[in-house]
Amino acid sequence: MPHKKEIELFASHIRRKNLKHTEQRTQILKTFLETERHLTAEELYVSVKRKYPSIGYATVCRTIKVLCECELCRELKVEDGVSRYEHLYGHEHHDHLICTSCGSFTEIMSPEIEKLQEKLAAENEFALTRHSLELYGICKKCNH
Amino acid sequence: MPHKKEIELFASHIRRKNLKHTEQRTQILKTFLETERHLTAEELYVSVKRKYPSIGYATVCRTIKVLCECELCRELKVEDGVSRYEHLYGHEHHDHLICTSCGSFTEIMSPEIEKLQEKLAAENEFALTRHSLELYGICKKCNH
DNA sequence: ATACCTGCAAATGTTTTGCGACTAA
DNA sequence: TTAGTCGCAAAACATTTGCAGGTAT
Repeated sequence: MPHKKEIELFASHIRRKNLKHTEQRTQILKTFLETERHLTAEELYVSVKRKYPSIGYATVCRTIKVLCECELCRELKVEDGVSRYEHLYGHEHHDHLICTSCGSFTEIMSPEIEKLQEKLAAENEFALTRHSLELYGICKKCNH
Repeated sequence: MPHKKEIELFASHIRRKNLKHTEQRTQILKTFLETERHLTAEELYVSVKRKYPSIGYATVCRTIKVLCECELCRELKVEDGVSRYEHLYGHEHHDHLICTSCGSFTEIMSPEIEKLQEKLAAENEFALTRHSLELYGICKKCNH
C-alpha cells in the first residue's frame, strides 16, 4: 500500500481535531498523494473531479488547508499569484527553480545559502521563522 | 530639486513611448518618489488622493505599470498576495527581511548568496533571469 | 442526536479592463 | 485633430464564506 504513512498521519490528524473521515477527503488526499507535485488548487480539483465528479472546488480548498495543517502539504506562493501545493511529509526543505517558459518547478537545496540566510538574519537581530527563495529563468529543456 | 534624475527618466520614457505628460502621472510619480518604499497600490492611491482628490485607483495602477517599465519602480510579490512597490532607480539589487508582526521590510544583500544562486542555476543548466528571496520572521523592534 | 461536512452561490480582495468623456500635443 | 488618458463601474481571478441540506460518529 503506497503512502501508508501519509494516510495514517491524515487519519490521526482527523481524529485529533474531531474532524470527520469523509469520502471527499479520502479522494482528495489520494489524488494529491498520487499526483506530481506543485499543483494548483484548480489542478487538484480537476484531477479529483475525474474520479469523483460531484466534488466541489470549495471542498478541495478546505481539504488542502487540512493537509497543510497536518504537514502533508506545503503551500508555495509564486509570482503568478496562484498558490501551488507540494508534498511535505518525508521531504527535506528545499527551494525552487521555476521555468518561466514551461512553468516547471525544480527542487534545489544549498546548505551554504541556508547558513548565509541565518547569518544575515542574525546580523539584523531578526528572528527568522521561514524563507522563500525562488530562482526564475529558463530550464534546460526549454533552452533545448 | 530632488529626484531630478528620476523625473527626467520618466519624462524621457513618456516621450519615447508616445505617452502623455499628465497632471495625474506627475502627482503619482512625485508621491511615489517622496514616500517610504514598499507601498501597496492602495497606499499610494490614498497618498496621492490627499493632494489630488479626483485621482482614480485605476490610474494609480496604470501609472505604477509605467513606472515599472521605465525601471523607476520594482514590484515585489510577497506572501500576503498584495503587490508592493519600491524605488528601483539608483538602488542596488537586494532582498528583504519581512517582519510578520509589524509588516516592515528591511533590505538585505549578500554577494555570497547571489553567487551560490548562480552556481545552483548553472549546475541545473538553468538560465537564471531573476530571483526572489524573502526572509520572514520577527524584526528587532518587535522582539523588543 | 448532533457536530461536522458538502456543494452551491455569493462574497471577498486585489488588480485589470471597457467605455464614453476628456485632454495633451 | 486625434491618439492617448481619465475616472468610473464592471469584470476578472483566485480563494473564502454563508447557508441549507446531508453525513459520520
